[in-house]
Amino acid sequence: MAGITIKELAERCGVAVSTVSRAMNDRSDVNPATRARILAAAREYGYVPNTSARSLKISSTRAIAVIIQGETSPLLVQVLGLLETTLGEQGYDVMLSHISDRSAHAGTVERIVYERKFGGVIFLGRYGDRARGNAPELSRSLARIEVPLVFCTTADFSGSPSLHSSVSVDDYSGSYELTRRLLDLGHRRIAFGGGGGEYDRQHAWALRFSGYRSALEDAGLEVDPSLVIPSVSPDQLYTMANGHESTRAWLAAGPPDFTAIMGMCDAVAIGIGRALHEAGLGVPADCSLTGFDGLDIARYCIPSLTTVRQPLEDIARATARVLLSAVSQPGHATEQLWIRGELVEAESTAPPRH
Amino acid sequence: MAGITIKELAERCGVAVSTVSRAMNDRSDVNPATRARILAAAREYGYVPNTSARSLKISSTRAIAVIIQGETSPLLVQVLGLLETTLGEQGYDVMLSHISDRSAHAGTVERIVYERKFGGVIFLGRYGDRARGNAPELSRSLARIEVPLVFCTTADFSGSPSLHSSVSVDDYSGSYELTRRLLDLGHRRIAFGGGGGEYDRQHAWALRFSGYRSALEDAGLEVDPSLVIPSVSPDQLYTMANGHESTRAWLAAGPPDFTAIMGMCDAVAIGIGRALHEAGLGVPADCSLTGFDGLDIARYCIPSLTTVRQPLEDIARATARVLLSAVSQPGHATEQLWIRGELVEAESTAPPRH
DNA sequence: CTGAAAGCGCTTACAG
DNA sequence: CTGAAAGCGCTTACAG
Repeated sequence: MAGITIKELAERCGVAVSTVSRAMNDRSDVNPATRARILAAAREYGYVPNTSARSLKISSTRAIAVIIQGETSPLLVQVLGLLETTLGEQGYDVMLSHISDRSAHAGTVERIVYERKFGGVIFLGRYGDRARGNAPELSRSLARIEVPLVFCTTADFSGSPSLHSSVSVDDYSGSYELTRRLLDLGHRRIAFGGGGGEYDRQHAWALRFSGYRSALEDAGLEVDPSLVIPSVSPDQLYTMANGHESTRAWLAAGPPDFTAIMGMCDAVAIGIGRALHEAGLGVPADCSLTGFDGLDIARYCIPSLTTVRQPLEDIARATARVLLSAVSQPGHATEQLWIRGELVEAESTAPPRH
Repeated sequence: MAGITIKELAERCGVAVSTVSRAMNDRSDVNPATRARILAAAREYGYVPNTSARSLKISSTRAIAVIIQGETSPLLVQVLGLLETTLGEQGYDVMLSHISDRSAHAGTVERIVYERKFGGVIFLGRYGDRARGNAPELSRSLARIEVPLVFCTTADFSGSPSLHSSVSVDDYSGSYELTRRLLDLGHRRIAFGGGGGEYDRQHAWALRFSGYRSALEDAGLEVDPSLVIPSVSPDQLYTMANGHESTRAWLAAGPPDFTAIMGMCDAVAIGIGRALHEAGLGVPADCSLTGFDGLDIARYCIPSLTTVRQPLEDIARATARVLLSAVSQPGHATEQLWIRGELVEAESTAPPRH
């Protein structure tokens, strides 16, 4: 096993371990010459401080845990990269703990947080076990642990007021704008695809559904329940498969007239597009289609997809800022940030036929 | 800060810390009644052993580090989830360290490995700094550290024989089969898009290019250099943007005749498809198109994409097996596994026109 | 089956 | 500016 200990390094340098420690940690009270000598020796012998020993002594680690549960969309992966860059610039390491639904047992998240290896925790994407609907409960249990915590790309749905800080795209406004745009193009029969069962504002899709509903109402229309495409895969909502299967079933059942469909996210919209294609319907000739998120694929698929681009850089930057301020000022008030996305018009939307 | 220490728990149970430790670690020499009492108390007080202290004592941790560098494709994310499930069943925790290219300085990978927090390390996707071309060097430096190490979805290109174990799809055969299939359909002018500059077998794309070359040669043809689409984004090879921009530039420069294009991976193929579309060329009517990887999008895009599906479950399972056997039998010989992918025919390929 | 003690590799007051 | 010493929370021989 390569790697020497601080004690061995101290011996080879002819100094005390405490001096090595000070030199390695860039503390001011070390003779510059001594420091240089120690650093050179550390390099030479490949000395790397043992993080376990280090964090055993220091309560606050310069490590941030990012926890992703269940589905991992390209979007979350992009945000992860940005978080890493931003936090890295501040001297923090980022470790990802991905918890697949199947393997997740009740205590996994709590264990990661309780282990106290991390100076802060970021929940990326949704959290809680959908089946048990325990998000609010988990959120409350986390509030008892005094670890800085931020929800990223999702809000904290634990209740009102929210217990934790969160940074998210403004799902409601983005969806409102998309709907508004379709209305302006002349659409009146707009379907909504990919949502879950309970429209209770507890999830991103529910907020997007709210925006859709409000835009319709502000235009003097109301939601026609027969234009809400039921999801056939409630536990895989944000997927192409769900968009495809759900729309296929809906079309097969003989839906009412419609001239546009809004997908709950880009992946769902791609699936919807495929189902329309298989049913012989052209986009946008026979049906306009929109997504949400602004993934790369929205730009490159055929036809390219009208969507709302999530401002990922802003979201990552804000998340880092909120988290680090919680790290430096414990007990500070929580913040809920909703950042506006940008409507990106592409080939998939057009005025309705005739 | 919630969470009590082993000492506090021992006091509340009226036993010594060593007894608590034994009970928590499921050791046999503890009175069942005592153990039960301690476990109950641990639950009640929310006691979670401090991992730092634990791994300071124990050399072998039940934690595996997964290191991803640079681009993160949906494919790697899927493999990550599978690795997590498989290793989780064996009682191992998986931690991801994603290293974005920008922030990666020379020592990052080494540091993670040297920290000795992990019982094993998996490199997922490519490794090394492309700009410096230091993959072989890094690989050799890692060989000096006695940490069980497996390259997953990529081979170890450190030289011959390979220093490390690896598990990967059989890039060469998959590409050979795809080319063979296009030849069987009647194509003779087959372009290859998305490779890097030096065709030196050092990367997945180079192996795929080899398969393409061999299939052509076995059919009595040879590679026409003017049918190799140069990549305009050499540091973002595996992206839709690279496929799109490269093909656009290639088409604009007035390419020779061609009736099919093989994309180096699905993402590149999607970008190629977009460029063809913008140039007024239909797939497969004017040009057949293939990808590689078998991402979800290959199935849902329009037209759906002929590709080679990577056997991700097999790859993840084999990776876990190889790694854990290295953990339990240090010094064991390394293994290089190449697992055959499955050709999936879809709408994007057809016989050439006329 | 249980306890007292040593020690893993660090950091940080406390002296000098 | 440097060193000796205590201690972070565990695990593991070693006694009993």
